[in-house]
Amino acid sequence: MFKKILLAEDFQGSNHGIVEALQEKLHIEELQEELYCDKAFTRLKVALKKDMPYELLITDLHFEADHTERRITSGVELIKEAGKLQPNLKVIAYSQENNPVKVNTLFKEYKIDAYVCKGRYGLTELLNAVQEVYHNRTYFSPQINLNVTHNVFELDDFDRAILKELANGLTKNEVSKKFKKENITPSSESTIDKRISRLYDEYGARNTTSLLFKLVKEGKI
Amino acid sequence: MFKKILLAEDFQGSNHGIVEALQEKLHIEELQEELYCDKAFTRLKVALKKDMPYELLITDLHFEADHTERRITSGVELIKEAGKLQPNLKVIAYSQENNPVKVNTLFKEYKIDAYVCKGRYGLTELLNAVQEVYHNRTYFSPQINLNVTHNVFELDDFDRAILKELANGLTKNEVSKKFKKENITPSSESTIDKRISRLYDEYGARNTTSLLFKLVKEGKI
DNA sequence: TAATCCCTTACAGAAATCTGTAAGGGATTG
DNA sequence: CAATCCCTTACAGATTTCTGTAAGGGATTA
Repeated sequence: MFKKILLAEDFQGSNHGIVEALQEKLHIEELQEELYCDKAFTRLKVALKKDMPYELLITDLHFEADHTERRITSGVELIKEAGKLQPNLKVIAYSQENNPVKVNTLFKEYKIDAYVCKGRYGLTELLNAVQEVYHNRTYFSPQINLNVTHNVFELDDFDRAILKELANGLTKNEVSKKFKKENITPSSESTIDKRISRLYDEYGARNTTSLLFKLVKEGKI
Repeated sequence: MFKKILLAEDFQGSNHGIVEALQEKLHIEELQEELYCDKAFTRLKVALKKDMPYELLITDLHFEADHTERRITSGVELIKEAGKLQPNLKVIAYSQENNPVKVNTLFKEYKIDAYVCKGRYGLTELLNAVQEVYHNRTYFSPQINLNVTHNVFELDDFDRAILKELANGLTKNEVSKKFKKENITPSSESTIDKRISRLYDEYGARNTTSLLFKLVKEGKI
């Protein structure tokens, strides 16, 4: 397994357990984390100069601006610069982006080795991706795969019915009761939960709020 | 206080405690609840015929269609019919509707006595409204009042910053941490909570999901 | 018929949300 | 100066969300 990995991850709250998971499940010995592209790039350079280069770079694509100045402002730029600096460096992009066109560009133009969508199973997928890349294979999230073929997940009537009520502020429990009263089946809270969870995967949402927001923005509801 | 009240309330999960609150706090002796406009109207008719008329009708405006057939399909129609049947009947409308134009119409055209916005303090306001109406005064929710004058609540930059992160699926705790990292003040989770809760009031939302949905639909974010 | 898959449902535990109370500090006002 | 108001923050408890496990039933397939 890789011995030396660099993680460049904009603070998103999502890096909750990335470091822990990589260390505990894959037993990575050296694993550094950087919140800024510039710092990450510096680390790569220093390590290379010391003849102890990183083997793998895992990076987010979007890094939000804050009060600190910066030269490299996005994961894509970081990947590009890193590739010039150290062509043998493996790269995994880890982001919410699920536009297949953009993801394809990353593979073809910047030669990344894996692409993992953040989302419900993002962490698990990331672990898989690391292993695949270690064995010189590429990996990308099944969401993207599906997106390439369908490009769109369709909402069915049941999905829409649930989403409508949630948008109006009902709790899932209330939605369940309402469905029972209106003879809409299925109606159990559990099934409603499952449906919504599936939509999280399909649309890369983290919770009901972000799901609704994405769907409205995409004009799906 | 009123002795005989009829409550017509589409199932919305929101009628949790209406009946209990009215009975316990205002000690209403006779308080019936109906889920359908037609049934509510029949009740009014029967009571009048028996010379034991209702004194007050509290009704929702929106009644969703389900498997049962119906003649009267909305609270507005119910109010209209009830007014023809029994002109001295007091009426309180209780709904999510917060369009001041529509609410004004209800007062002017259908002579309702009070209008209460569903929302965080909806129940408390309803109790106030009942008392005001009992003393032959009118009442309407402060939200509407403000809406009439401003017609719009404005989001400030801080509101927008929070909403943006919530829309992306961050938890409030994560938003707080992010603000701290980016030197945005205030940044405590508690203050963020308070801000969002205030927006619930202002926009008549029940939770984050419905708030975001309303705001997107209104083009505010 | 048996194995398999998928849908529905129940349930449970951890995390997050929502709401109220309260304390401290700065600004405003009498 | 003191009283007041408002903003920020901490905290706590009840409710809701989110996620995983598992059981049962119907449909499909070997």
